[in-house]
Amino acid sequence: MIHNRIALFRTERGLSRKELADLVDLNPQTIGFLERGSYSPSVECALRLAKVFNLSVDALFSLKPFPALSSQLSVQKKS
Amino acid sequence: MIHNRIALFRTERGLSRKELADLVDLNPQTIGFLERGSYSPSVECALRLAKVFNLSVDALFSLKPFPALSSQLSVQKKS
DNA sequence: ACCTTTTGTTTTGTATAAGCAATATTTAAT
DNA sequence: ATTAAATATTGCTTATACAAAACAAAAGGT
Repeated sequence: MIHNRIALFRTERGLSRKELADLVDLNPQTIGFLERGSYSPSVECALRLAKVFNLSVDALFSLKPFPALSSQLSVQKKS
Repeated sequence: MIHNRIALFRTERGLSRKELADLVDLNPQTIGFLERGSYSPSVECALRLAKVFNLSVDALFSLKPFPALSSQLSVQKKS
């Protein structure tokens, strides 16, 4: 079982599935499938995706569930 | 087209295909196929391989050919 | 409002490639 | 030479990735 943050990073950058698909030379359907089901693409696809997001593969895909991004931000100081 | 350093790191650690296969829960044949042909496993496999080598996926797999490891070492000082 | 047109997402069906089991072959050691 | 260990080959099942079509949601025009 595999987890990914494709949807997160895609929407964060205001990209549609189609736009991302064009950037990584994949079909929009494949992006969609990737985002909704949890399935394991080839490393080749993973590397291309990581490239456009300027991230490591390990930051995009994981064997364990990702923590919420918000939990990784620094905590607000008390007023 | 994808490139990997599986054979390199496996032999460096004195592992047989079978031993590595057991560590990453794959078939020895799959390891062999991976090492000789250039083919693209699932990210799931890639992540498991990276884990046993304690490396990032990006250090194990690449879209571009890897430079020789020797070229990445520092140069011998002139005597 | 209604009807197009456009854009984005999902579903269905199919071809290709990943991954395995079993067998064959090679290599090493004694 | 014989055994054992490691690697390679063959055939098959399953899943990835695509093409095409269906569906959904906005945006424009009358």
